[in-house]
Amino acid sequence: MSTKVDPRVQRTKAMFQEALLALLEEKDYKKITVREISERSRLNRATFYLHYYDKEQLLEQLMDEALADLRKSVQVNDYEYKYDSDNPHPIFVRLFEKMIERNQFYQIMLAHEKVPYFIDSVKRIIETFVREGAQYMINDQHIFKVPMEISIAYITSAYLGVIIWWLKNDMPHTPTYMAKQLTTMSTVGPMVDNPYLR
Amino acid sequence: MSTKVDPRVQRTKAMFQEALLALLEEKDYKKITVREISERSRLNRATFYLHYYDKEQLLEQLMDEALADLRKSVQVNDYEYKYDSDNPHPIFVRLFEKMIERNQFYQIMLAHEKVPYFIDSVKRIIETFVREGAQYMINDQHIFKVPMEISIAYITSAYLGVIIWWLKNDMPHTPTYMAKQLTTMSTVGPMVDNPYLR
DNA sequence: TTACTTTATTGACACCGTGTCGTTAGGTAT
DNA sequence: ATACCTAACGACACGGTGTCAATAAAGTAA
Repeated sequence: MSTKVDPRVQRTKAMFQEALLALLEEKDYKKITVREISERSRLNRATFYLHYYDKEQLLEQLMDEALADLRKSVQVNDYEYKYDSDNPHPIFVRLFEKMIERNQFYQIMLAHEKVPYFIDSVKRIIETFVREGAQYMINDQHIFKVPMEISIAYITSAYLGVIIWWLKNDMPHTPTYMAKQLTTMSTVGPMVDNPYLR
Repeated sequence: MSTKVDPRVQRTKAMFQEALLALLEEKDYKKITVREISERSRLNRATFYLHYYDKEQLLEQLMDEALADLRKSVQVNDYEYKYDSDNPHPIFVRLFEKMIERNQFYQIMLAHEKVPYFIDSVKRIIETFVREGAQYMINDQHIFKVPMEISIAYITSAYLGVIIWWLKNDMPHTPTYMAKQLTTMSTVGPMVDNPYLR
């Protein structure tokens, strides 16, 4: 791929992206107009249409970039499959760290849910990870009491829900701490003394 | 309250609501115009503005009505607080039944996520129920290993996630069966032989 | 039935956001 | 410095919005 991109184009695109993010902090996506994005970026409205079909495409490129970055962080390394259940899972730690790194973006997208479609994409990434874990369990001869597809839906949504809770509450704990809680919840459950087990 | 509503008004409002629901099955909410809603309902566009400020208000009334109905189904009766963990929780059963009863509506709102805002409202209803359960646990001297707020976020999202999974997969199981799975998942976990517990 | 009230219809209007052009101005690479 | 891109600008037609005044139709009360 000859990815020689004109520096002016890079600059222009970055300015449109920053303008959109700034506007998303102030108002709902659907109420943002191309005119506003152009004004905020101090570029001409016609210039916008030179680079994008519409504001959907601008948003899409912004999200795709972030999702690709997130997927890389969540990639399972071979040595991570067999992890110590007493320690937080490294993938969880990296996930929480990534959300701190690109905090403005994730606050807008996940905490304030300005673009609902994005949450589904993150959910799919988490589901992939959960599914890999479930496969590992099966190989290890653990049998599911509840159908696997239901278990996967349950755990995936639970993880995502806690992540969103953490963002909405301004990240009150460290990535390591949060990763530990998720690991605990999904293995031994939330209670010290589980009345439903013996 | 003198709730004598002119039958013409009732009829007109119902026609606008049905038109909106029909259109939501075909396309995204944001792409639906007031003009289309009026055409579909075979009413005049000016008539629409006689009853609603904009299409947001029409949608809001439709959702508020459904949410009030759902809240009633999920109300906890006194005798339901102490339930047998071997049986499905009656509230779950009623919840799933309600989603079958108003299936077109919940397919649109939760499975196809045509109106993301609605999911949050349902989530809040489930959270209330989860919170009541957690309170009951505390009174019963069970101590949380994970901070209660995190546990609540975890369980609430897990429940909602399974409900949405069930809707998306065209309700492959009965309300009683699904309620049983949720009860099992949140008490003893998804596995027959949990390797993380002794 | 009659008279009165409320609601629905119709066509028209100004306003705003969109998407597209042709032209002019200004960076970029060689 | 030259030729080549790209950005800026103003203008245009189009479509959805929200409102209005005049008229028709349907419900209500006596």
